[in-house]
Amino acid sequence: MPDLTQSSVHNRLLAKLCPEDFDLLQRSLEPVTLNRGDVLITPHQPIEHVHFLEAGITSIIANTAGGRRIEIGLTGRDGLAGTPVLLGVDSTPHETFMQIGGSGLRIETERLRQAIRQSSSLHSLLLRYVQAFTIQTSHTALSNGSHRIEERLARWLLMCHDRVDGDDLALTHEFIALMLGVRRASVTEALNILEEREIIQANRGNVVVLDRLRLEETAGDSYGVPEAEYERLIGSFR
Amino acid sequence: MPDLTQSSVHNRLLAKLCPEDFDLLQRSLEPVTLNRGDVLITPHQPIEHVHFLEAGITSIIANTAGGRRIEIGLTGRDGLAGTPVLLGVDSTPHETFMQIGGSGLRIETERLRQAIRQSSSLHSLLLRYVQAFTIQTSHTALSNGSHRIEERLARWLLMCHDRVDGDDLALTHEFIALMLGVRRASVTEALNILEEREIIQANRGNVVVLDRLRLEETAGDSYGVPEAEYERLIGSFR
DNA sequence: CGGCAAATGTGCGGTACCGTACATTTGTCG
DNA sequence: CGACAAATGTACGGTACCGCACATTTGCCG
Repeated sequence: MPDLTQSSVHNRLLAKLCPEDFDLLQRSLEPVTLNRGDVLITPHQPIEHVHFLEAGITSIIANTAGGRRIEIGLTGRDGLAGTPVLLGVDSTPHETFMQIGGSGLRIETERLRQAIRQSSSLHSLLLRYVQAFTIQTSHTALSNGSHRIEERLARWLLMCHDRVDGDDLALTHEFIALMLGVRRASVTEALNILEEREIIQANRGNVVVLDRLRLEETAGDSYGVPEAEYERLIGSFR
Repeated sequence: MPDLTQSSVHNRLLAKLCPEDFDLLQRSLEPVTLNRGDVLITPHQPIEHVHFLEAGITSIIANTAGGRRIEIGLTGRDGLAGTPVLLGVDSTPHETFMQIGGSGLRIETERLRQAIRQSSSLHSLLLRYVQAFTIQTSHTALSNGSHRIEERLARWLLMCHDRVDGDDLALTHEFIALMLGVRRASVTEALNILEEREIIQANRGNVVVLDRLRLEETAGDSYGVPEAEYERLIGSFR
């Protein structure tokens, strides 16, 4: 494997580690390409690897026996896929898959376990990320319960935009609808409104953020709390 | 302080500790009475104590700048108030308060920090609880986004019922409405339907669970996943 | 026991969103 | 280039829930 240097890493967590902690992981990190749709964690199956994302976005999905599905959080290079491992748990009822393709550095679950046993500063940073992610999930719960679709859509686009280079988001209405747990037609309508206001530009399978500031205005108070908490606990997204 | 023995403790987490870990905490645990409305964690303020609940229920509430409030999880003797401490974080944007009065054993944050540094088996159990609680929050997000009020109400009553002795829940419609993030009138209506079916009996400021099985039927697939996960990770509620 | 606030019942118009269905556009691939 | 599927636009009636307002009941306290 070619040398992996900390300064060339895009993942915010890996970049934030002290050099000793990075060295502890470095040999075990394996670069992987992650295509849209790739399943990183299957419900109720042992988590084989933890993925530190370098590019792209994962969705974490909760589902019911009745087949209801909804996104409860997302992660890009701000974090990792496999938080249960950090809490000493081997599997979860949730699914994690690539929402927007990219790449990552993966580590075998058992090796990460060894590393966090050896370094409390490593464990500590990763647990702080778990806390930040928990706040994100909580605000998804809040938003699902008390915001209109337009606000929720704006929040969701902002969260994706935060985690991507540039302003293009390769997303279909159908997919967004699944994430938000609403009708596809409702998404179409809400996107059209945003497009009329020239806040976004929607092409087939693609959404371009034109005016981020006004997108934030549209999101209102549905956006911001988890992001501020991430900055406080981990540092800047970028 | 009179001796506190592990066998006399009702809290599920404390009861589950190995005797050595319990001894580690025992001297630092201080019994407290917790009245309805007592605030255990104030948003953005340092968490002074972690509370292991012996009786009663706490609500964890997310709120927005715009004043929106909604419950994102609840805890009784199945858990503790102060999960951020276990993740190495000193404060949170969420509020935690007593929803139903009771009692608990509290420990100073710093002392708990010392203890989890000393005992990895202690830390491990408490982190597994964090994971179980995370699943609860996730399913609150799911439920808020995809279930009707009647189902959400049923789920919520079941979650309270799980954490209380007997079948009485001291709750007003107004309060339930706040927790679910809906109109008070909607709660009144939904409760009346449940009462007509003789699933519950509602008196002023009080709800009695008459037929738990049919309450579970009413909740449908909104209830169950987090509870199963708690059992897998920690053990039985009771 | 009478008065008062808290809790509950109820009604009305409005709207956000649903389920469903179907037409139209757009990129892709033989 | 023509066919085909995927993606998007749009329309319809239906319903769950909202915001608001007001009446009624209930326990409590002076």
